[in-house]
Amino acid sequence: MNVPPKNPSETNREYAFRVISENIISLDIEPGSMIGEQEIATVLGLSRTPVHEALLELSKSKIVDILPQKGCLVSMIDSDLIREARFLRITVETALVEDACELATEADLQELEENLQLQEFYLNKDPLKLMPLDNNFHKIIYRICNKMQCHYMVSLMSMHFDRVRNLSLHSVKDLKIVSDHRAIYNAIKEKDPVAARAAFQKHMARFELDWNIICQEYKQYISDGSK
Amino acid sequence: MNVPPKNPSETNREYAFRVISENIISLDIEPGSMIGEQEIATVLGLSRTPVHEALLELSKSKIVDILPQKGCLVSMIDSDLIREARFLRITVETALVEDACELATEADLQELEENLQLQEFYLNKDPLKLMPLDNNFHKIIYRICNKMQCHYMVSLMSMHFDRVRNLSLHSVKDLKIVSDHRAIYNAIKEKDPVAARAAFQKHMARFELDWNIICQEYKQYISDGSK
DNA sequence: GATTCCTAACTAGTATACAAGTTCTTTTTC
DNA sequence: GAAAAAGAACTTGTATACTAGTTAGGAATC
Repeated sequence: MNVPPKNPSETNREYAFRVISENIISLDIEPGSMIGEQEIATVLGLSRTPVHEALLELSKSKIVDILPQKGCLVSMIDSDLIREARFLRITVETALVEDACELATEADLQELEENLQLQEFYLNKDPLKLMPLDNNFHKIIYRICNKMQCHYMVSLMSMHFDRVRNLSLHSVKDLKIVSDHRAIYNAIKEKDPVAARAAFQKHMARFELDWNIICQEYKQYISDGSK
Repeated sequence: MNVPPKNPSETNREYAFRVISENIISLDIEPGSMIGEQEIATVLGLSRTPVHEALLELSKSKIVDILPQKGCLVSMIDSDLIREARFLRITVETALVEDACELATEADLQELEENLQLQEFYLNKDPLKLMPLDNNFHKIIYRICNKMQCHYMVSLMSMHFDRVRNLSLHSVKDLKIVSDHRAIYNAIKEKDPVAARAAFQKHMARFELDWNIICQEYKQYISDGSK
């Protein structure tokens, strides 16, 4: 388990939530493994209370499953939950990119452009930096549409999805993702909701291609009835 | 504050969450009022711990705002959050009713039909029973589409929306809501996604009509910049 | 009288202690 | 030796105690 330092501005509970989340998404904590509150509390140098509260929040998105008096099970990769997370993101964000065509100000477009510049910069240099930039690109679109609470809800569920994104191979795919973002940006800039919708759906469809490969490769992490 | 008995199958935390939620949605706890953990714990006959955890979960949907070392503020009715909740419901459930046309089995249709019978039965007898039936009608559609996790996320945000639904007057409106549900059901039964989509959007549009009236009537509960 | 400062009474965040349930090992029993 | 019973060693749920920060009121000061 990877333990970054505590940010002084965050509470112990927020710190515990952040560290556990990151380790689950990065697969440093293996799907299907059991984690104990005491064990994590000791590693983080905290008492059980903030760790308990962090796990409680994580259990709401079913990324962990608290088994009373037994322990806390980190969920296996579950195709049904990934399907739900993907459905939610596609449905919500498709509507958002359309709205963004109307709502985006010059400053908003500049923020997106700046994010895209960084994506293109890191594309060949340090692809690991792409995922946070990708996440932020989508987050900016929520902010443009004043839907930050929706963003929080969608993010929570997206953890299932993010964990698999980490398994996908980089290289060619990264190139396409960045150019997808560029296409979405152009459509918003041109205030063309039809093009924005099309570009976004093309973007999200890329994931489907990888799913079968990932299923083969990492089947020890994938729960039962996933095809 | 209205305190129903504790269901033996629920934990103290779940009990606290249920009671606080219900009292906020029913407006028995007034928007804008402060509530203390100790105060609620005493009323419910619990310690602060489960109440604290319940409030923590409620704060995630911004229905309460925890002010550290000060207290817990029950949020004012906030038009921005209602707009988000409505956006999320409309966006997600519009997609769902389309999918339901394909996915609904005979047993599913029967469950919807049964719910509709009850709605029509209580329409003139006991309109207060309509809201749980309404909620359940929508929940069944999530279940048909295997999107229960989405349902949980949408429900959490819908609390903002539900609190206002409680303010809307009954009578004529109830009649229309029940017939809307019937129309959605018929479209799903006929496997007609276009009709389902149209019926659902007409259904959700009814709310807009009430908003201005409610704003006038209950402005003491409504936060700042709501028009 | 108005202002400043200090103290006492609040609050939520967190640590610790205990209760209750699960699991696995050991001991007893046949 | 096999099976059943007992108990020790875990787990999370919850109560309690303490910490630290906020607020309000009264005393001291000008």
